[in-house]
Amino acid sequence: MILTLTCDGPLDVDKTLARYTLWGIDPANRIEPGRFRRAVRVGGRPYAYHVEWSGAPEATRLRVMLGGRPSQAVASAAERDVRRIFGLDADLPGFYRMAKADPALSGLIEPLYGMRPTLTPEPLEMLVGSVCAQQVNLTFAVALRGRLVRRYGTPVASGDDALYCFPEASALARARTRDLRAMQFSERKAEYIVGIAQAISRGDVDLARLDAADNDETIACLTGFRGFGRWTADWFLARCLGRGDVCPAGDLAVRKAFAHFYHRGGPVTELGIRRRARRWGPYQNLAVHYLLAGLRLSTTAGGGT
DNA sequence: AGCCAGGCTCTCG
DNA sequence: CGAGAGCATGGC
Repeated sequence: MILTLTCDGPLDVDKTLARYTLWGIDPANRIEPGRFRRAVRVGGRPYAYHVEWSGAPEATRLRVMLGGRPSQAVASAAERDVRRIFGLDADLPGFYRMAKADPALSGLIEPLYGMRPTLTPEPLEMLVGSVCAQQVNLTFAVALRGRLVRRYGTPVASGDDALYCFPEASALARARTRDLRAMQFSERKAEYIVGIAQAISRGDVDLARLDAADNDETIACLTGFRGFGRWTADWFLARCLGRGDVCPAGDLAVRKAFAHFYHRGGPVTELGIRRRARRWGPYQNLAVHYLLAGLRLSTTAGGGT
């Protein structure tokens, strides 16, 4: 079965998916030349799918390939997955109209044209990834997450290009701290991950319901768990729930990007960042992603203005 | 070798 | 409360 998906405004798939390759391999999100592979879990069972794309950035078309005769539930789960991974519901045209008036963002529209923030479809996947990324470099963070996925996830294809479904909460809830330590998780990270997984398994929290909660309620809910602070909650809102009006102002890279683009490399404060971002209204999330990607452009291509 | 890495908790004033 | 120390771990 093949689903065809499109979106309003441009989509540059390579720029959008770059996040999945920049710091290493993610066994739950496979990037290959011209192809993206992942699996959705429906009724506890994983279903692999892959996505191919064609057309110019202004009119990109995605084809979602599902093996066999998938049920309606599987098909709609896969579609929801892909819409989020490829950021199909982001309002790029609106963002670009706003960005034209901004001294830094205006210069990023052309080099990053069609880049959409990719959303992590599964709440637990997002939170575990964030804990991995707390206070360590992202290459190490991605390696940690990959080991966890291979150990506790569900394999759906083997070989060099093995694909895994991200672990269920119940599997992580049973994880031994000792085993996580052997995978180079710190004691803290291990506690945080097993802790939230146990809370989910016990039914103390239903992350799916945060979809219907407002930003402040979501922050309050997440920061109620040990190991989950404002930074983690902000990124959860931005990269899992896809909220536009969010700026993870405490993030180290965000601070660097604001310093680079708005303060000539000078010092910035979290409050100052939030004040500027607030003016972007529903486009804060997009703006932050463009500034982060823009910073990578200027540091890897060498030399800014 | 030593500092840094897309934080968080805990403890003190 | 708000600031500050302590924390663990790998990369460069």
